Amino acid sequence: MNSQKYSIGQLAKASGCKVETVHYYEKIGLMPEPSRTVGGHRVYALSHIKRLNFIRRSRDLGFKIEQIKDLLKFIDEPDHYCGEVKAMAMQQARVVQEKIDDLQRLQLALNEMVNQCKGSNYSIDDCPIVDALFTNKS
Amino acid sequence: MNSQKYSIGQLAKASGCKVETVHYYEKIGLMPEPSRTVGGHRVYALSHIKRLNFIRRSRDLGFKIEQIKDLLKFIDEPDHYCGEVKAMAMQQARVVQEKIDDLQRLQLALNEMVNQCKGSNYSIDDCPIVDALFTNKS
DNA sequence: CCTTGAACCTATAGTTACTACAGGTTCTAT
DNA sequence: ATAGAACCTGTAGTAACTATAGGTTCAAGG
Repeated sequence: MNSQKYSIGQLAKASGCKVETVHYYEKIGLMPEPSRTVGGHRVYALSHIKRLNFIRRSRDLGFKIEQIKDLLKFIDEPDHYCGEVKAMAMQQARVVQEKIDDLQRLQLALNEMVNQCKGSNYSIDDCPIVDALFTNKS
Repeated sequence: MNSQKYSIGQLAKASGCKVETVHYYEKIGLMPEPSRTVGGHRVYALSHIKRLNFIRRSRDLGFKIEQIKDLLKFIDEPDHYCGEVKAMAMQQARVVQEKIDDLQRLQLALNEMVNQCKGSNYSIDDCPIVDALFTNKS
């Protein structure tokens, strides 16, 4: 059986985050309080590495901490079903699509401004970008 | 001439932000300290409305407060040129494009996960979404 | 003129998801 | 035994606001 032990530094490295972040996840209850050495250093097992990877991957996908708590609840508690997880993933996909749409609108506006502008050494008083920023949205 | 005066509430309403936000902008030096009534209430002129609109529009376009400070410096100080503003706008367009690219990658990953998942009442132990989240990136 | 209630004032704490210290202790390798 | 890396706790800082508390001023109606 695998009963390999890991220090917090090894755990952090394995999951690509900082030691302080692990402390933080423990404080907010995402990571459990692990056992300790006699001197007080945290000691982790492989399951902790998996759990931290789950958290980091979820964060990378844009899930918020509170959502990850929910996801972990599904996993930690018995009697939960795949459908609940799928629903959260779909909701997240919708949120991400909205962000993309927003940013694309924004990109359009920026590019329009930039294309209007001759740039170089014109006085700022004639800058169409400054103009656009000063003008009210209709 | 236009010497209309505005309260902070009118200013905020005209620019679509909250009174507290105006306080905040004043505290961090984005908005100037305006004159006051005898009783201590802030009194604004039209130029303040324009400036606050500039700030809000820039924020909407994703500029950070520090960048807006730079933009306002260009405008407030003499001897600045349109090219400086254009360069910042172009830089901002690049940053936005990167964010869009990131989110689209993320969207792809989420949709793949969701499509793999049959959902409904399957046990969470067989959920391909949970699986994907537990698996290390290659 | 007086009152009432909306709008204003200042100052401080809370939000999100960490990151960065400071000042001390433990572990590991030589 | 000792040096130095890694660890410990606790607190403060980040960005850009938002929210609250507890008090004052303003404008309108009677």
